[in-house]
Amino acid sequence: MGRTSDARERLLQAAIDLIWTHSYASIGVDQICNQAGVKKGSFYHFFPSKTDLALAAYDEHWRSIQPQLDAIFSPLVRPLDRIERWCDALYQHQKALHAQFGRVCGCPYANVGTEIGSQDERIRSKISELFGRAQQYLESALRDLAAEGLSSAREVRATASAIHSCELGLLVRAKVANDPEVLRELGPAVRRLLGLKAPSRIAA
Amino acid sequence: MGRTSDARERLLQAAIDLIWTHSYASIGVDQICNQAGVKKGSFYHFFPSKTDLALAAYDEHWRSIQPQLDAIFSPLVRPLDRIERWCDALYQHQKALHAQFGRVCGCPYANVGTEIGSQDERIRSKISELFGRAQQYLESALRDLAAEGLSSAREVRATASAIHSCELGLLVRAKVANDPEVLRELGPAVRRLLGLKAPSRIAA
DNA sequence: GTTCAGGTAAACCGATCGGTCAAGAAACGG
DNA sequence: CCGTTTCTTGACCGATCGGTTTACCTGAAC
Repeated sequence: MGRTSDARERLLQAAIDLIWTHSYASIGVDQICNQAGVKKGSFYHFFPSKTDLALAAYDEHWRSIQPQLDAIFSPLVRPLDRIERWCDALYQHQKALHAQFGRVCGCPYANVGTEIGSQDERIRSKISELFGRAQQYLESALRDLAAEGLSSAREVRATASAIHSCELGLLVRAKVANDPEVLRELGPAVRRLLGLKAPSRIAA
Repeated sequence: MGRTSDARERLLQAAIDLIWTHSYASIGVDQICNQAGVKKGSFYHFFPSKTDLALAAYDEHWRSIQPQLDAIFSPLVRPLDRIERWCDALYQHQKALHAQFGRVCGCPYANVGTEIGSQDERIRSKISELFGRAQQYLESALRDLAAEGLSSAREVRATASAIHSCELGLLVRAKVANDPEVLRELGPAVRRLLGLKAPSRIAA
């Protein structure tokens, strides 16, 4: 019954875009409404608060990238290649964002997590949840890698943790340097963490 | 001539404390003034803008921690021990902050860098500069490590970069998880990055 | 074709934002 | 002691913040 609308989806998309390219606190509800072509009254019809919009937006963002992660980490791909492709996709993605917006955007989860994680428990918890999901892809690949004898099975979690940390740190550094090329360090760093001292020396 | 005051120093300290434990945008000039016991008019007597306060505050913060870094990275200490002590100091420091404020605060530079690095070029540049300084400590230790034959001299910069990235990423994860124990992963991760597969297995 | 939930529009709210201003108080150099 | 400079004070500014309210419109279901 009643009419239908895609205003909710437009608000979610506008929120992701604006918060990612700027920051949570610097983007007002009015700006999100403008970008989405929605009036404030409608905003608060769909979301009880800005926080609730953000929570929904991050769920939506994860939903939108999950298929890409599933493809990259497909069990049909050799585990080491999964990780290499993931490193490359991260770099390409941030490079594209840099070309589009003139600045490195970094990790949308980490950005908002560090910004308001100490002030909004619900958002902190949501980001923590998404971090956990991301790490599962790495753990799965590492277990398959261990099955190939290329990695120690005992330290799968620790290794995935280290790789994830390295990724997040590089995204921070790339953003602060405003240079996506920083992210090319991820591949070599991951290989070191895996104990693979001999990467493709030709391309070095 | 004229009267003297330590209001400037109090403002810098209040700014560091409040922004570190909350965020840049969520802390207003009024709050900083209150915490420092300074009236707004005085604030703008000392600083032309909130941005300028932040820039001065980060210089002041670096100035305050530099002696500790100099001590940790003393050339009199064996290079590997410098890095181990640095890892431990990081953990202890964040643990103390967590005990004091009930939350992991993370890296003050990275926090503000990711928050407003895309919006304020001067602050982004300042954080980038401080990151560079921090990395110099690591590079110096790695060069001394190479002189001991424990590390490859060719990849000093890349290794220091990777270690720094890992540190920043762990600080993000610790903040998002609100758990300082995450930072205990730094030591093992650094050892892997250095190619030292055999840490103290007893304490594992 | 009417009904009515679902959605929109625009005015409005108190609070707070970063920043300004002008007048006065304090303390240093002379 | 005076004059100058430095610092303090508190009122004030327009803009924007997240959020509310109310009346009105629209369209799918019966």
